Amino acid sequence: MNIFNDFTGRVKAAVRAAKFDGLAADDLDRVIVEPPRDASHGDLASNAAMVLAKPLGLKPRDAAVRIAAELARDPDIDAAEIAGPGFINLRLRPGYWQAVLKGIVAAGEAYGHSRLGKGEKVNVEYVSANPTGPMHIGHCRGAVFGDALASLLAAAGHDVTREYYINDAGAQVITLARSAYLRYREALGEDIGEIPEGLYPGDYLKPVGQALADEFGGFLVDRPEGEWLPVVRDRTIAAMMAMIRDDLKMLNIEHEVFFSERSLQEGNAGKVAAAIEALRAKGLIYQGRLPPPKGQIPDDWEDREQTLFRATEFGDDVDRPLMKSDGSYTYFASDIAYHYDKFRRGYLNMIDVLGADHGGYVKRMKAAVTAISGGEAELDVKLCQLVRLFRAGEPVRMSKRSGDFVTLRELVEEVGPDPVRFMMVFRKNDAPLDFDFQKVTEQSKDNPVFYVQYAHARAASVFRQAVAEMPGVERNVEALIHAPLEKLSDSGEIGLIRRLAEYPRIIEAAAEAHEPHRIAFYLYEVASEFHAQWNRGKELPQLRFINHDDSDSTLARLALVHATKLVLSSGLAILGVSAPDEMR
RNA sequence: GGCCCCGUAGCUCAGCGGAUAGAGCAGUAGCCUUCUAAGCUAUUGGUCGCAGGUUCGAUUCCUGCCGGGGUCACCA
Repeated sequence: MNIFNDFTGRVKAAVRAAKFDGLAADDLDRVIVEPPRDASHGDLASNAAMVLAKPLGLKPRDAAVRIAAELARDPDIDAAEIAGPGFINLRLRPGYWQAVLKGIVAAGEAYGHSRLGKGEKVNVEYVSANPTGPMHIGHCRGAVFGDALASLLAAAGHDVTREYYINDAGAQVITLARSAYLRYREALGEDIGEIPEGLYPGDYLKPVGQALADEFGGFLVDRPEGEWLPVVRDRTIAAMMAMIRDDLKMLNIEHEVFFSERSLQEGNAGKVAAAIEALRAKGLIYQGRLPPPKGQIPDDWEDREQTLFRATEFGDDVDRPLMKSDGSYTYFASDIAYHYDKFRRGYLNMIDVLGADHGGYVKRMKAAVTAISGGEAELDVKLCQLVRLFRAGEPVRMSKRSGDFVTLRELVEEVGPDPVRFMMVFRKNDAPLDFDFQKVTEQSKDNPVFYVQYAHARAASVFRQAVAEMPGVERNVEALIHAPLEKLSDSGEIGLIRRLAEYPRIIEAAAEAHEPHRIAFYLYEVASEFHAQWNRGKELPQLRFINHDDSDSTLARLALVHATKLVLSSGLAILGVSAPDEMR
């Protein structure tokens, strides 16, 4: 029920009915109907005449006259006015917005959800933190962003899979195993002294060491590394992943698929080799030398022949190596195989959520996806910028010493999941974000999380109030649908309905752009208008939602409050933020 | 040096092909001191980094500069 799409269709029909000469089918593609910039322009605005003027060889206003004449025949349209450079501004019949409100109440929780995605499969890969320690603040934004994006796409009618890529194959994971092995010996009573440079010093490995001691006793102590390492590694990775999942659960984030990098290389699968062979068959693999990077040549640069992927054929800046000098695969090679696997699982739409420090990686990954799918699959990489922590305006200093940064767990335990989730997405993903521990828990207008949640709570409160004060009034959904909505005539009330009417459009636009922050900003606007209307009742008691002398008005306004509450809770659900009925 | 992202009101940021560029904070001026639950209303403030280009029309798209950040074989 996207009225803007609805009227876009009507405008296009009007254009056809006007029987212009020389109109091509795709000329109509750019025709849209939008909310007007200014309420004085009417209810809806279309760019049709301006867009069509060129192909038709007419002046915009001349084309507009003919289109407007056709539109005027629509019974929902009271007037089609031409303004500015050729806008067609539509004024809708009285009662139209009230009918929209009725539609929202009738649609209930499904309101705003769209079939735009046509059930197509989308894979959203996010978090994918290395399994070497607890989640920290750096992971948090991508985690929340990815999760909200996944929900958003689902609301827009996609078949979404939430996926986590476990980087369990490289040198880091060996370092992790050695670190855990030390803790194991420590658990057995050995004095291990300082954790050596290069190993992970964090205390979080102590329980892992203890668990290993419990399981193996002293059995692993005098064995050669080649024997204990695979065992310790697997146990430790499992423990780290369990910890990470617990951390994520605090933010209500749960992935459906955990995909192991190592599974691509090990055993008889050989998926990395297979992916490389698939590229080789397309003539995209060769042995060659790479020029050293300009500007700054690494100290240990060695000019050697290596196995390269022709990424430059797909827009990358240089061809990319797939094998390290020790003969093992590069991370990129594994990642190609991973995305090949996604493609073979039927995902033609893939989204990777990464930190901004991976910006240099996107061209090659997009190139790889294009190459490996023969151009069938599309990858979008969303980069999340840094989060800067503050406390009451003062930057929170984070020591460089490893293991001493703010963990996700500490963050959520202090402020709760809702502020974290809301604030992480209350900014465009590629803009840096300031997060203030104190501000986000304030119960004031200055705190957007509170402001939006409070609007929902206030809506719930109005209903509680109605029960208490006017026990005679039926307030169930059926009664609200049939409420005498013509009682809603105040400009603030109609304005709020118009705002609510935008919700389906916001979802579709945000989903198409892969930008969940638009939902957060929209909810802020809804909350703002709702609060404003509530406040107007202070000055003008006749505008109060609950009016003892007028059960018709009250019921109509309860329908509006109900619809507002629906939109707020729906949008908050997409963001993964709770919609409380009271704030105490 | 190459590549990517960002330069919009004093501050933090929306807007990303359309009509006089928006919001919050701060500032200013009132109101409220009580009720519908953590104030309310109004208002000041902008060559949309600079210069070209595409377009009927550019903050929005393209190119080049300037400024800030990130990144730059064999780490993940």
